[in-house]
Amino acid sequence: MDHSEKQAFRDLVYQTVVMIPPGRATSYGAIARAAGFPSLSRMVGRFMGECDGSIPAHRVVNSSGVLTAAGAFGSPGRMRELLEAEGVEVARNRIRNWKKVFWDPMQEIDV
DNA sequence: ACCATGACGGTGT
DNA sequence: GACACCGCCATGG
Repeated sequence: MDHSEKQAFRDLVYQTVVMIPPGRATSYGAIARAAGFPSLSRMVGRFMGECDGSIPAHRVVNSSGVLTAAGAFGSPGRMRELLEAEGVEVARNRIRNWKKVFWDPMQEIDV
């Protein structure tokens, strides 16, 4: 994977994240798959860590609905606040009704 | 080149 | 759902 290819992947990732509707959330893996690189879920997480807050990174969690990035939003509990402010319920660091809240990029991309 | 480290994921128990 | 394992792959020491 060369530089331009990686840049293209990053762009697709960001484009996908800004599409996530408020009150919904998706996973690192789902984003990687939608971008065409199913094995790069870890990279999606890395990109989120590098992003500037202009994108709704709090709507990205792991495949089980756990807020694995909770410690990366400045104050502990910040990610949870952002989600609950949109109506997403969080219990023990995990999104409740994950299957309902989950938003699959693949169902929105192709169109 | 070797090794450890993750905002990860799938499978089995 | 919780836990343990193993596979994955870019990064940094």
